[in-house]
Amino acid sequence: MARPKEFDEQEVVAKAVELFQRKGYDATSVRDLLEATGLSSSSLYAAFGGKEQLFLRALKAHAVIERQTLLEQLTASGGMRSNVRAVFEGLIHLLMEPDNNSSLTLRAAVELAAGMPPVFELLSEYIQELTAMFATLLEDAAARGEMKLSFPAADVAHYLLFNAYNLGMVARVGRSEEQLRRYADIAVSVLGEPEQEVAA
Amino acid sequence: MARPKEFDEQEVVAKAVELFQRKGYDATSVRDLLEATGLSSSSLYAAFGGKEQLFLRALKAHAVIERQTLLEQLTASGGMRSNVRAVFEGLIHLLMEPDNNSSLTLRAAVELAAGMPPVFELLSEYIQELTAMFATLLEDAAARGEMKLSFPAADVAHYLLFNAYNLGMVARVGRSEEQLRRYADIAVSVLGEPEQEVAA
DNA sequence: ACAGATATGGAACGAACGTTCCATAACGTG
DNA sequence: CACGTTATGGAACGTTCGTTCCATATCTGT
Repeated sequence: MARPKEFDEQEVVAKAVELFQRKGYDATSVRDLLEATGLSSSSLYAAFGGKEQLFLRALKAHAVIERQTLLEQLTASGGMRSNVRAVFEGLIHLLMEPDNNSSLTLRAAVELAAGMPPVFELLSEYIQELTAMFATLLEDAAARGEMKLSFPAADVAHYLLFNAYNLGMVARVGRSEEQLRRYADIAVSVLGEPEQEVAA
Repeated sequence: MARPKEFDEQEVVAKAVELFQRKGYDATSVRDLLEATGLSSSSLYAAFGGKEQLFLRALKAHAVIERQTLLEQLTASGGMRSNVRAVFEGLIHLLMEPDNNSSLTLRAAVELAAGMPPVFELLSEYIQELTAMFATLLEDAAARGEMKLSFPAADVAHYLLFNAYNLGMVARVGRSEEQLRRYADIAVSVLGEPEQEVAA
């Protein structure tokens, strides 16, 4: 071993996530990244290889956090239906903050998936993984009698997942919280209306 | 008057739409535009003012076509429910073509709406307009008894519109036509199941 | 304390960016 | 046919891009 790094790779990646998320890939320059992280170009290139590779690292790191957040929200106590609602509510809350940041996943998919094969690969697998996880939870809930699915669980999971991402696009062309909530209401309604306890 | 232009502004704008749609704003260079249109830089700058202003022209032109296409599809004979399906089917067809181009509206919203105020302005008004038009048609259909809406027509219109755009994002991370169709099926189901003629 | 190895800072690189400029060409008008 | 006006082609501008390079600093292992 020799001289140790003076920075924490994970912290650098986290900063990169933030920048790429806010400004996009093209609009974020290497110099922006250097300034935000305090690194010198040589350190960045030695540690990560270049802008594109750092972006891929950032995208992966973002995916890890996003997946974990989603899993936690969907496995909270309180029933699947309200957990799904919580996911959308959490998203709306995030989107209403100043410097409204929609998911880096959305940005990467729209901006880069077509032109950067590694991004396409990464996102494809990631989405498939999230969908599978989500679908399992929906199936379990249906088996428990919490809801009756009108479509295959995998399709519903895929649908709800993309509608969650889509909330980010909705937020970009109109910044009303009520509008986002009404959008989410309709999306969630694919799970069917909650069965009411009918008094006999 | 003096020397006439050697190009058709509308054709240039159409070419610009195609480029911006395929590669995005940042990734499309002025030189790309010059090469694609055959113009010289002086002509482009004299006629349009610059890259950003040409983009705005392109976005407006795209909006005109998109709006017209949507209106035609939604006012076709055959009932509102099948017209909505036709919109999604048409979109799926477009998205499955090689050099899959999702709507420039989607790209502009995700890439630029946050950082280019005129784009935000344009898209906000445009979406509002499309939503209002769509909502009116839904209300008419509901009044005709073609469907029963579980949510306000304006919200359903807004929801379906964004789900149509979202199909473009779905297509970017997975290129299966069946998956797009299943997504569309669920989205359209917000209109309720068609009432069946029940044999007495 | 010295040798080997790795990290750092920052200048520098060539390429590409959006834009400007100007001499020249091609028109409409008197 | 000449004049005013507008369009064209393309060189050139200053800036920024992502990346490379190298001298120097800082560590570990002996």
